[in-house]
Amino acid sequence: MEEENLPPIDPDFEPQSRPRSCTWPLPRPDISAVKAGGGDGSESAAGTPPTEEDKHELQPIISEPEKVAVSEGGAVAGVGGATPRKGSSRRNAWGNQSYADLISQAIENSPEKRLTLAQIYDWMVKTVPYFKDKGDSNSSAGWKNSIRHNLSLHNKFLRVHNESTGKSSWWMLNPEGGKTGKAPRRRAASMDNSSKLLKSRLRAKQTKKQAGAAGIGGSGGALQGEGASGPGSADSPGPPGQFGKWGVNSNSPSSRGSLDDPDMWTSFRPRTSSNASTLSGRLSPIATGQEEEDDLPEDGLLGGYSTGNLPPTLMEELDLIDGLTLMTGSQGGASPSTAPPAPPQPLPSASTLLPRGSSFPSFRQLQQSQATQGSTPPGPQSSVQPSARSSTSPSSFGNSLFSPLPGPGHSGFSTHVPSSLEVLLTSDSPPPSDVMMTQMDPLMPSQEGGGLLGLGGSMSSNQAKAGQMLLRKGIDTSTVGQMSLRPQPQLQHSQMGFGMMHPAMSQEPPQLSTVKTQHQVPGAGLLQHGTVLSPGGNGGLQGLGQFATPPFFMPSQDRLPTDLDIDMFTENLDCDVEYIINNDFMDGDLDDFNFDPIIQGGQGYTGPATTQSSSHNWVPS
DNA sequence: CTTACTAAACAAC
DNA sequence: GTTGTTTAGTAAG
Repeated sequence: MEEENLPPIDPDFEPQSRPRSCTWPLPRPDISAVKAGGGDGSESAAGTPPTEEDKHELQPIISEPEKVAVSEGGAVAGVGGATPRKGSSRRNAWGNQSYADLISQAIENSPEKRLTLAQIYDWMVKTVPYFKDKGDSNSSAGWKNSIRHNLSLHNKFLRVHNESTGKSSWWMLNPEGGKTGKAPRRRAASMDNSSKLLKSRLRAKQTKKQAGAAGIGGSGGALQGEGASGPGSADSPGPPGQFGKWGVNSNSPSSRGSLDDPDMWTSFRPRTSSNASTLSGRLSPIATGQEEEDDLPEDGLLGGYSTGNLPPTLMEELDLIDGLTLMTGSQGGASPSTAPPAPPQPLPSASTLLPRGSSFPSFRQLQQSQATQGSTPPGPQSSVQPSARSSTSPSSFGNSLFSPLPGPGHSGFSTHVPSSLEVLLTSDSPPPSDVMMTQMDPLMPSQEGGGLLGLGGSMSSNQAKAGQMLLRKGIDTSTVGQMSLRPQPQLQHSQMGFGMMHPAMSQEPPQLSTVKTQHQVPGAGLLQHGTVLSPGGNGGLQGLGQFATPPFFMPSQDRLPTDLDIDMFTENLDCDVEYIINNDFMDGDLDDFNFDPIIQGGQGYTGPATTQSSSHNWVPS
């Protein structure tokens, strides 16, 4: 039974007879030999399970929608897709697939689309002939090490904290993660030599001081009780998630950064700390915008806000999330029904837009962030996530579409897409499909603004600012009302915007909260996660998004951790605001502000808002 | 140069 | 001992 999946593995799959444990690398040359040789079917030995081969490689379980999203990722699994292999010969003893491919398949095939390390091992053993024997004992060491290594190394794999028991984390596919052929590799060593050394040394030293942190209370995790039917699965905890975690206190020294909670992050990747400098560190919302961290000295830019506060924590936060399980696969994707808007496009978004480097690294961070957040919300069900991934894909969209800003997508836009889905799904609530979709959409749009901003955050900030301004100033309420259905929300929204703006910040939280709330949006229903990806949706979405957005925030807003951050930012905002006021408003450009679109949306869903038009105007100059 | 596999050191649990 | 992360060496394309 378990085998459920068919292993998409190559037909060749048979284990090659290799001498011992052989995990060692086959000499690639073999390939040719092998192949050339004629296939050598040499391997005779193995019992090859021929059957599977027939099946497609991957189309297995999932229906389609998902695939889209994942597909690429999936493709990964798919094998061919990911890496261009010649196809013919087998690169490894087990076939052409790389470890990463195998892992991807394993995950994809799992019902939940997530597996624990042990489950992955299991899958390998069960599914891949080559590993059959190696399941236990020493022989396993090598390949298992490789599996672990791959999981950690590739961006395409996300690690989600598994609360249930002491289990190990869930590993999921990053929807966009591996994406296009490119590599999903996390940047590893780019550091300078010197730094490396230091690092290593530091590492050794790093003691972890964390407080015990231990308790993670939440349970949020797995939504699906099912758990993986698979092998080990029993883990899924029954209880839906309730998280209750954000404890919030802070002990840590960090300055106000809201994020600091040591506890929160603690458990997660302490080690990274040293790394902080490298990738993770960057997470900080702040800087991110540029992602580039490498070069940039953070200080300069950030100086203001600083970094000081936001330590690497974000990343850690992510981990916390755990709750995110995602079901994306089946469900999310599933409802293609309406999908119209969302064209199936592969959107290269990220890849295209971004320079590779940035994307991934950031991605990871994002992931984590997202994870973390999941747990946060004490709220009713809001599973809010404050996350940081905001800049994600949507942003990219924005760019592409509007391309107002010069700013590149630096922010890490990676792809939170999945996450959002996940989130939605995750939220224990029975997810009304509609809702989900809706959410997604909205996000996009909203983000678009925000995300884009990578640069200065100008856009979104502006909007937000504008909103605030208006409110503060008492500008016509009516106006305001229009802008967003509810003024207050608007405010928040605006604030959020700020927060979000930062690169790191993500909108997710809002989304989540949103979920249930409102969504009457007509069109919205249509959108799906796909939307996120697809640009096509945008237009419509935006409109929706905008108006939708505000409301979303309402519910959740209260206490997102993010909020704290917001405060921080706020100050900055103020400045800007005024600036803006002086400039823009004074000029009379008010119109320019996006409000227009918003208004439309707000008022009626009447039309598809054409948001686009307005959007750029106010762009910062 | 990039991608991938392996080995291994470390850290945290 | 397991799980995760990271570094390093090596090999192939």
